[in-house]
Amino acid sequence: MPTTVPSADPFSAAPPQLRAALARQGFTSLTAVQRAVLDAESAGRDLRISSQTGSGKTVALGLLLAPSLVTEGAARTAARRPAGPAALLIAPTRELAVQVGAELRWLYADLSGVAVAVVTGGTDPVRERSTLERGPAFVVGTPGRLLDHIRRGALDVSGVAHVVLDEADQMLDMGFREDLDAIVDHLPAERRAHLVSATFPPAVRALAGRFQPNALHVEGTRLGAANEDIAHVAHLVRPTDRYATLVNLLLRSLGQRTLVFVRRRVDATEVAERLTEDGFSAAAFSGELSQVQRTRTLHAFRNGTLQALISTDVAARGIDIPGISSVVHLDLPTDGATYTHRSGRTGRAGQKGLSVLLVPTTEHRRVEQLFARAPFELSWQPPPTAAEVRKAHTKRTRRRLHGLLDASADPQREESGGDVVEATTPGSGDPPLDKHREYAKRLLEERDATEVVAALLALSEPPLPRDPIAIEAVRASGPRERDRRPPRHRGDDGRRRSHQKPRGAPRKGKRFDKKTHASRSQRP
DNA sequence: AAAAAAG
Repeated sequence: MPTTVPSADPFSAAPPQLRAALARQGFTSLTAVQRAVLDAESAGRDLRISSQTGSGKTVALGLLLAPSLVTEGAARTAARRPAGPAALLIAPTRELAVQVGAELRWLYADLSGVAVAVVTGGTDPVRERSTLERGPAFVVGTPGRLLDHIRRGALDVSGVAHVVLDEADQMLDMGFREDLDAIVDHLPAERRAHLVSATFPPAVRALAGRFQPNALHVEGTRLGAANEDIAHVAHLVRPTDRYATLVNLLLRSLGQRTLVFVRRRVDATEVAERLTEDGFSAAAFSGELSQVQRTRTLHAFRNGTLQALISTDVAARGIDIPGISSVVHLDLPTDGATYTHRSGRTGRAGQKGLSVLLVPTTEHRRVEQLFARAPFELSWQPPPTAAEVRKAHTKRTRRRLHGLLDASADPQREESGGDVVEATTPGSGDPPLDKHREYAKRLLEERDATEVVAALLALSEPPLPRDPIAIEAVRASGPRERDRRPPRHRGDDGRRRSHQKPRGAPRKGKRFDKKTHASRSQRP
């Protein structure tokens, strides 16, 4: 959230035509990365923008490009050149492209003649084609479809003045390499190229040189700075208890949105199906789904119809869904960067968030290595027990009761809560307690007050979708029984002298690297 | 090593 700065015009650094849009969107000041991008030094340079997720990088970019979009657009209209876009933004997933496009649209709402088009796979190419024919100044898209339009002549990128790679570290990764090169081959040589990413590990920086021989590095929030709103918790569980732990976690946070990450598409589908059978409101999200399904599912998660979304890493980056109270890593992330991106889906816009790692005992050591240099504290805790889950449920019911009582005492007061999934709060209409008041008086005359309240509490506690599951706690550093090797020799005190060989050497480039993330000792 | 991205 932008912090308020007492100033005549908090947006004085922004292009004048965009200030009204910023105010309409509820901005009260520019974020660090936005101010940094608008700094005079940035003029005319290729930028390498690194900043924490959710820090307003897209808007920063929009602010940067707006003036030249207006100028280029006008120049090309005057010259009667074919109306290809002046700016191109390439994103690694379809949903991200859509989201970025939407953000640029509200930002450019007052810029007449500057339209934003989004082109992605999974949608009707003919409709996109006709959108492109209208000559949008800014085109946002995913690599495959962009290239498709370019090759078919539907998209003329010869007039592109700015090309932007969003989530640049991933875009420069192997999988996107070919398409990206092919697109860039069509761009004019004199274009400016901007890379946007949370992190720029050495491997990415090496590749980045091909796009930006002489880039200016712009840092919004300090590289690797931790989001203080996110708590990081690890539960050590037996591999067979992972699903049970997930069930307990979901029961504990019933009524709140949880994003669950798994490794493979098939896992997403299977876990979602199993959760649904267990009475949860859950769905899978992965590249296995049709685009229609993907959009529909994400919408259902956004509007609160779904409590849990079980996703592959397709949703790990950039996706902004308000109100995700926790992220669960059912499968461990492959590396530090993936962990950071996944976790960044919670704790957004100043809200508190929880990131929970389910660590199979077999992976204990690897996880400790992975997080040894993380810029935050990973808190190892026993998984939630069945008793804790039930207690949380009772507490939740009592909180709703207090909400009702407070609302009844003071109707002006906003209902507290934050429960987004279940219809836990009565709809606005008649004051909810009115029709019960007469009977309540009679009941209290006839019965013992404590008994009446206790009975009502019992009645008001909704049934859980399913019973919480007993999970056996695992000792934090104990090797599994079958991993234990016979002691080689014992000392006089009978204790083992030799320890087993560390399993698995640290993997190169997989950890929270000093180059990509600040280490803990560098924390302010 | 998997996922994503073009049908």
